[in-house]
Amino acid sequence: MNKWCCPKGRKSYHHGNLRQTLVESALDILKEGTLADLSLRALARKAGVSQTAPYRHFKDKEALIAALKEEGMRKLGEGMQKLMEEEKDPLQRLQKLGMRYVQFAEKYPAHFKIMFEYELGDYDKYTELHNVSDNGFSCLQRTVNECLALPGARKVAPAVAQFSAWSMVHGLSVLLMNQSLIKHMKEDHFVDLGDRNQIAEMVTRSFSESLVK
Amino acid sequence: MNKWCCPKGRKSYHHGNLRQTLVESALDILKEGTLADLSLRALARKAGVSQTAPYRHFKDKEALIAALKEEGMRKLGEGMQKLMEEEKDPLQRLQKLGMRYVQFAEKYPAHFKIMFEYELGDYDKYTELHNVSDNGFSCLQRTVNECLALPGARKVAPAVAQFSAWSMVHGLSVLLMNQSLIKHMKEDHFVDLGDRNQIAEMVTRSFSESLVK
DNA sequence: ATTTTAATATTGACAGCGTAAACATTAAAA
DNA sequence: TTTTAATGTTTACGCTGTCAATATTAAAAT
Repeated sequence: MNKWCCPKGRKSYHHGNLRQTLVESALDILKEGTLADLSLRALARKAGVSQTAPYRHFKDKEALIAALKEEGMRKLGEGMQKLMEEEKDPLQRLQKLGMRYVQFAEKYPAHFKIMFEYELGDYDKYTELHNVSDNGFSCLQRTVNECLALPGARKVAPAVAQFSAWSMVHGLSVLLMNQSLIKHMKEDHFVDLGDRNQIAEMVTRSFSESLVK
Repeated sequence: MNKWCCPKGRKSYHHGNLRQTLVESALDILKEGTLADLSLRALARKAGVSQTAPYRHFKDKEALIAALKEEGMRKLGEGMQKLMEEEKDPLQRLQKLGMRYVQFAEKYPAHFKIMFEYELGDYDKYTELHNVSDNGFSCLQRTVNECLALPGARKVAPAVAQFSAWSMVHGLSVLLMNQSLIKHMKEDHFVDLGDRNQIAEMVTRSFSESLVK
């Protein structure tokens, strides 16, 4: 009585939750590959679905990428927010927030790159992405403010210190991700340039400490 | 006596200096477009040459991109090296070096992105690129060292301060380039978040000053 | 000056990509 | 039960990077 049902090897004509599957597959690819390895067609193939099926869930490739950004920002933001409760000392927390940021970049470099290096045509269109992103950033900002309120804090405009903190931690992430850039550093008796975690620890601590006397 | 000479509208069968032309056209495109707008075929068309002609000068697209990186690193490095002679005060110079870096990113964002965000498959293959890049970075490093030798300087391992400086200035460049990221900053009475130059000035100065008491 | 060779160009082809248009199937709403 | 909206499919177009085979010519060797 069935016509011959379902495109090959699927139980129903409809996939069920293609959108989520696509996002997850994409993240999967990004774990071992780069943005260049990410194609809608490849995702469709992986999901066992026709090459235009993704277009029912994403207007275009950019929309898929926006979803990946959102996913990453959410995860990064959650990690940082958890630190807001776990660590009450502002200076310590500032350092730990930085480490979270750096470690995210180290663990998911391709995902991180998409989050920060892929520019959307119209950022404002993706309001949920904007909200989610705000989460992590505001942790950083609030913590910087707390540091500046500490006795003996350096006198800097909050926005300047916030910008500095964010710049520092972002730049650090990029530099550490980039094997080749590290090669431009000269060797040093106190620092093992091969140990990225040590570098991150020292730089973030140094920044934290620079905010107070 | 001519066979019918030359592919349409060229004086000789050979182009003359196709390699340079391609690089310049590429930089041209990057002035108003992005890496996504850059295709070998488009460059070939622009140069009035067949679509495979570029392959006589670049092994593949990546090789062309490496040339673009090199061009940018050379320019950035030269600008920074000039500052080494112009400004003798280390703290002042450190700040100005940072400003150069940031301004380069602001003026040639797409080029900057290629320089730092496009990862070559095999960086070591491009030794000239490596040398040229070293120029600018070592200016930053030497200047940081001079600052640390100043009376009243903070006690930090040189490599840590160098890494911090570079991270700071690179992260700052990225953040300022990214219109959308700035939106996540809260407004501030002392800083005009719309004035990227002012932000850069304040952040770089703040960093410079943080190295000495 | 003539021949040989290496550099530089061309045409044609292939597979992969993003995505638009037209149509099919089915789950959910009326 | 019928209608409709959501979710699929097929086919097609133009773009891309790049390969193989071939042509032209400037420069080197004779």
